[in-house]
Amino acid sequence: MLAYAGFISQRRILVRKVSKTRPSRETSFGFLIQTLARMLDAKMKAELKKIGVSVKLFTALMVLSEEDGINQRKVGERLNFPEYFTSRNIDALVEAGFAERQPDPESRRTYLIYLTIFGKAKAAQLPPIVKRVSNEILTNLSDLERQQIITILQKVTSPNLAAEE
Amino acid sequence: MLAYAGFISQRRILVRKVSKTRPSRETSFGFLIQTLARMLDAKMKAELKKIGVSVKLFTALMVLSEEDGINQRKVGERLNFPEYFTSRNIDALVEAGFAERQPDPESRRTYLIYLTIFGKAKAAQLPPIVKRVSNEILTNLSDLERQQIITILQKVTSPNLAAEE
DNA sequence: CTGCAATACTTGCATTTGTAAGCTATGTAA
DNA sequence: TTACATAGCTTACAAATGCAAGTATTGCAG
Repeated sequence: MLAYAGFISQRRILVRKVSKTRPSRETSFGFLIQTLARMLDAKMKAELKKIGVSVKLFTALMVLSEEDGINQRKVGERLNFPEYFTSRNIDALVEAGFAERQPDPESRRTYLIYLTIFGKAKAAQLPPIVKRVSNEILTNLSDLERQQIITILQKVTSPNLAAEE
Repeated sequence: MLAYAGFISQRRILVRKVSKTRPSRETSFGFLIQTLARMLDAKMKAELKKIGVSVKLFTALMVLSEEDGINQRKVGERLNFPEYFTSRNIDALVEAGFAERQPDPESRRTYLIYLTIFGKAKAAQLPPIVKRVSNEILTNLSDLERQQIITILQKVTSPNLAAEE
């Protein structure tokens, strides 16, 4: 996942003092995104820990709660995961008792992934957490700004989708 | 760094087909940020490779090009790196011949980090790359939208700084 | 000046990651 | 029907990462 995501949980947290002359990195789009990504990751990690779910499993759990019984490749597609990563992700999901691999009646080389009862119960707990963390992060933004950032991010991450509106 | 950053360079790139029913993750702030972070990381990786710099070294190189001769802890502070990460980062920077550790006249337990001539030359090549990648990513946005996203991201990542304006 | 905490930085070790190569199954073109 | 590419998934191995514990230096209270 994001590199250096552990920066929140380290023994000594390093806090930057506010300076008047802003270094270029603070106005750099890339730096801002990376910083934000790590903030999010750290917060999610902390919240998910409370219900015994790792960030690693979280995204796959979300996908499966929306589309149960799809094959592994599709799970990876939804999340832009490389194949090897999805493979290990599902392994972990199965090992945690959240999901099961069922043989695909259509093809002997694919498995269909189904959430277990336990997995579904966990998945049901996720949306409130996502909402809570988002709100925390976005706390200083107005409603308009929240709309703006979502729209803009959609445009940037999938131009064709955004154009459809 | 960001997890799964390698998704661009894998053998078979998995492209999601556009669907009409948008799953919740596509409107999720967290998912959008993570996706964007990985896009950025992959693009930077590719561009930096051309001049023989890794993403890992890139950020530290940027910091040092703005503030030469600071100690290791400060480099880490600027980038929100954990200490162990900064330590190994500077190691790599030194090993690559980009920087040198000089004894701090004020304290025997700190080193001051200086870019070498070679390091400075590399650092000088970075800003155009940053600009190019940013522009590529933001290509579908209007000038207004670009301003908006930067402002909003600053507000989110450092609320106190943003409030100063 | 002594002891104890904090600072600055490093490192051993277990886990996680990325890459490339692998395996089996399916599709397809001759 | 056989060969050869592709799809779906896995895995060995090397490198990178994160945590906890380490060293050495400095500051500071008594």
